[in-house]
Amino acid sequence: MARRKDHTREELTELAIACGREIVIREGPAALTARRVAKAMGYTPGTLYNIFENIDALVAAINIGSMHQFADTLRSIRQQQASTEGRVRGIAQAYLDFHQQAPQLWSLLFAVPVQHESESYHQAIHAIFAQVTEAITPLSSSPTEARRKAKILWSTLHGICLLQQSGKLNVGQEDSAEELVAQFLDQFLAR
Amino acid sequence: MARRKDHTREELTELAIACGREIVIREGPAALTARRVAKAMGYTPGTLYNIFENIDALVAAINIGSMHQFADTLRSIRQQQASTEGRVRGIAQAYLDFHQQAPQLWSLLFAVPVQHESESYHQAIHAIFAQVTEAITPLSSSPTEARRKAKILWSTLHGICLLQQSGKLNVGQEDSAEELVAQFLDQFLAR
DNA sequence: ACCTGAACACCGTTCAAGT
DNA sequence: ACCTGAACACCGTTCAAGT
Repeated sequence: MARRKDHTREELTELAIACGREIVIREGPAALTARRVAKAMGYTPGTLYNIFENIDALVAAINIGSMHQFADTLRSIRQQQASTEGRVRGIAQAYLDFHQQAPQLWSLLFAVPVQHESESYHQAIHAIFAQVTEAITPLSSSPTEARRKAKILWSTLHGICLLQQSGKLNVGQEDSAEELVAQFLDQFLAR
Repeated sequence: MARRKDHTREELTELAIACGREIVIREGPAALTARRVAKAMGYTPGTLYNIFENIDALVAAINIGSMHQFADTLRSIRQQQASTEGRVRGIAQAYLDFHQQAPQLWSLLFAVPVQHESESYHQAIHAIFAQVTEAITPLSSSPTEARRKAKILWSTLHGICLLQQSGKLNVGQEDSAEELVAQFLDQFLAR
């Protein structure tokens, strides 16, 4: 059992996020309970409520971390890909990679209804969305169209991964997420 | 408190589904607990477990009802719309209508991870998907392309409603689901 | 045979009491 | 000031006991 002052408030926050992340990665979003996180931290549940308003605030904090990581990936894509098509395909592939490599974190971020919408949460979304919109701008005739195209691309990626994961798309023959995204992009990128 | 033999097994099943539906409509998916459903039925939780293997089986039963209802809507669209474009736009609008008119039932069906995948569950999905694929077939050069286009359309509708509902799309200026779907369809239906 | 109701092992969250 | 640990009001699920 951890003694008081073993950790500063900031250290406790990071510890909670790190322990929560590990639980989600290993056992999925359903296993992320206040009691389990507290136990993994070496504290009691009450301590967690000194740091976070409720369990949804911890979920949000973990998700913000995932979004920052994804935003970094998008930044490196912008640097590596010179063409518009390369950038958009790179973004789509990065999304699929995130879904495939960290399906539990992806589920926590995208497949679990959000309850705690903080300011930094919206900022993290915006940091991602701004880059998607920027990549798509050359394909669009107006900022409004670019914004909408970005939302459409995002929704489609999202929907494909979600239906794929929940098995709701296993109708008729199977199609991989990659195949579906590729076919979607062929039309989406056509001008 | 209900007496034994007040209801047949079939009546209990229907009663449970009807009570569960009402709870979801009025208070959302999170309020759908075995204890609350049993109470609304006038029985104790144990009785529910005579009928359903677990709470996810009840969720599945409610969702199968929603899917049958949606499949009926699709059938009437096929009869009312003669053109391919009219049918596809009709399907998209029906999806948006379902999301808008019964957001809680929509969430239970599409936004909550599925646990209990029975045979009749997959049949209900297939009944919907077959009609979407059929509507899209004239736009496709092969059955494979039609199936994939159907999955893409479905994913996009799904993603737009989901991100809309969770507020993850409220980035920059707002775009209604209708606007986004309309823009998506303009390109999707183009030849 | 059907249903109850108590029990078990969990939840999220709060807060008086300790150090 | 920080943390504990008990408490409250819930969960899903099981099952011996009643009718």
